[in-house]
Amino acid sequence: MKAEKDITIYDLAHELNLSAATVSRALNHHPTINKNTRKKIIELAQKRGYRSNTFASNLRKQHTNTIGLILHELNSQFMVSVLSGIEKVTTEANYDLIIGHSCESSKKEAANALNFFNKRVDGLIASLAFDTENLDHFAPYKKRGIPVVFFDRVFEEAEGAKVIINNRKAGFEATHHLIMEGCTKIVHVTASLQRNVYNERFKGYQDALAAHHLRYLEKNLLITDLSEKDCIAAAKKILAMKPMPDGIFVTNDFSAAVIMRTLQDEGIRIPEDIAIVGFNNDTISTLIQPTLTTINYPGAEIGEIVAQNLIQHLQGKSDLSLTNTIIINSALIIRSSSSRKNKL
Amino acid sequence: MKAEKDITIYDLAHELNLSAATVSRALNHHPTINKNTRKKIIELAQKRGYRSNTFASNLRKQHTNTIGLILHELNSQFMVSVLSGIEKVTTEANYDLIIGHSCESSKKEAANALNFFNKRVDGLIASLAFDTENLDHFAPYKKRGIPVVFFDRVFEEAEGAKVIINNRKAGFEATHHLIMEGCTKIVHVTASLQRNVYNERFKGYQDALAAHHLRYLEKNLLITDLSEKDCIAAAKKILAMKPMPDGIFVTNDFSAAVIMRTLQDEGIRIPEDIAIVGFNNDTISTLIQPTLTTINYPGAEIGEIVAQNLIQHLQGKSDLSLTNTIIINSALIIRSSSSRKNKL
DNA sequence: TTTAAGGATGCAACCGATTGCATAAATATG
DNA sequence: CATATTTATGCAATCGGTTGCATCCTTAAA
Repeated sequence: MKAEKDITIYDLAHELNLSAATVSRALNHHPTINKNTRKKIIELAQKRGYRSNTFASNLRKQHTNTIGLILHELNSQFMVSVLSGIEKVTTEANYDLIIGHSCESSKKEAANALNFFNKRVDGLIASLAFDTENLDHFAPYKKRGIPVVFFDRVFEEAEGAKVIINNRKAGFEATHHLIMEGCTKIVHVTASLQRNVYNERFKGYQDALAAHHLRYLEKNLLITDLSEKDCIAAAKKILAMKPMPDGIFVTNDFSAAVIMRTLQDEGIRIPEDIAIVGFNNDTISTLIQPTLTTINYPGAEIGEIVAQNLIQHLQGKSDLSLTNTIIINSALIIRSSSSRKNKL
Repeated sequence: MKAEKDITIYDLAHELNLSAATVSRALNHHPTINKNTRKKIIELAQKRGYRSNTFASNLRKQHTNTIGLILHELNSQFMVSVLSGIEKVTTEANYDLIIGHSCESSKKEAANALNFFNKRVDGLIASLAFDTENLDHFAPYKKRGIPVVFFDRVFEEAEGAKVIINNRKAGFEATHHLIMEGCTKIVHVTASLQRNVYNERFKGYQDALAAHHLRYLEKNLLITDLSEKDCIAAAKKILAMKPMPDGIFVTNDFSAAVIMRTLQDEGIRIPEDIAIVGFNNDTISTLIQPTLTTINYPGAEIGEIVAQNLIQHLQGKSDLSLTNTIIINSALIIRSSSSRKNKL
């Protein structure tokens, strides 16, 4: 409660019989300031516990050294690793990060975008919410020339920078793997095909079926909202199918785990009766029994690349990258939930 | 790249033949402004895409409407729910949240604290890192009268606001439950006893043993750093014990899951051979087989209470709470990993 | 010795919103 | 009609750091 007053460059200047301008320059390591003067100033600043007033500085400099990040959720390992990848890079480059949470709602996403815009972030990173149907709420950024980079959930057709994996290829590999393990009746459990990631994975699934001359059946596509409840419902549907499927490709590990548990509770053996492949390589995938075959979605790497590109652009070191789509490698990790070659 | 210039209250004022002061007041719903004038101003602001300059405003108002949050990790469901609880309350109260990630390092924690201090957050919320040994890096806050609220990992002796659960009681309940299920050789796997949460849980463990006239054996206490590697090592140690324990109380669900998997891989049956109780009630606890008995640690609720208290204090609505320790209820959730009464 | 070229520092005008005080206009009161 | 009161608005200082330009002081070159 002792409301000690903040000390300013004017206080320092006064105490040293210098001008505020000199103090400011010294503190910013401006080259024209005499070494000794600078040393004296910095020492006094330290001693007096001086802290620069960011607002005054930002107000004058017209930029904030802050990057906004809009995430649709934080509940997956993947998102957390993206976050830490971004954080690592931004921290190193001395940028601050403010995080907004759209909770899968495009309304909240828009609110966050507006909020960050008003806060005058220097750049924005975003992964779209479940139900986002257009990029209108990012228009102000474009208008004012503030760079925006999307990752994971993006509009592939829209212009602008994106960092993604080849979801179609990943979907193909997952499905192809199931087929190679002898599955012929493969269900795909995923989320709204409006979202690029799910749509592409679905296409990959179809590609693989086609490549092996298996017919794609519409009833084998189950759309969920990724909630536990919906996944349990999907599992029940699978149980009721006749003939029962022998393989499932699920669009994330959590959902796969829920489905696997539900099936196991009904006496289904994994992978003997049904083989399962997930997506993301979340921690959970090695903790459940059997361990889950999945696609490694390298979150940290994606986060780092996204942040690096944005920052390089901000620092004027590159410009091109902002019009590009960067595709990161992903890979299939084979574990027990799908390895049934020697068990059949 | 079209660097459209930002428009300011001066622009609006000029266009309407008013003063900037009037525009500012209108935009802030100051009561002395005429309704019609206000309406005109607000409409024009909308039309011109005016956005308030936060720096200028903060600079003048000397507060930021921003709350800093320092988390030691984001990898547990618990932390994520705390975060969303805090976010919910702060958003409602129109405060912004900036998040710092100490990654369990007291150095980073101090860096974050300093950074937020320089950013002039109005208040701070923190859960301490693994190796934090004192609160020196929070001293500047105290000195300037900026409120700090701790939760989860705290120094119980230190003064200041804290929101915690009764870890000792929870530890007691977990252990008591194992004893009631017939366990007599109970191992406790936890982390550094320097941290209050682990220390208290350990005390609860000892209390329960004592209450049932079981001797506490030092070799039954296994300290890990909560990493997967360390947990596997702990499991191996348990396997090597003679006689083998028949119950394990683990200080978090992830660690419990890793230990359970490791034991199962060696042919141990859970709960028949060894019963396990975790802590936190993370999502994972219902996805592994058998489902994990655990302590429900109500993250969202804790987050909300922490944020509410801080904000009430900031708004001058309460003062007392900042010297108080608030204890939230937790409860044992019994699932399969420990239910062996009818199986023995 | 004079002049040019740096080097180091200060002056003062910003950046844009806020707010205490003054003022003007409108209305009410005596 | 004069005065008091309320209502609405403007003036101008302020928040604290930054930066283009001017100035003064050295030191080097001519």
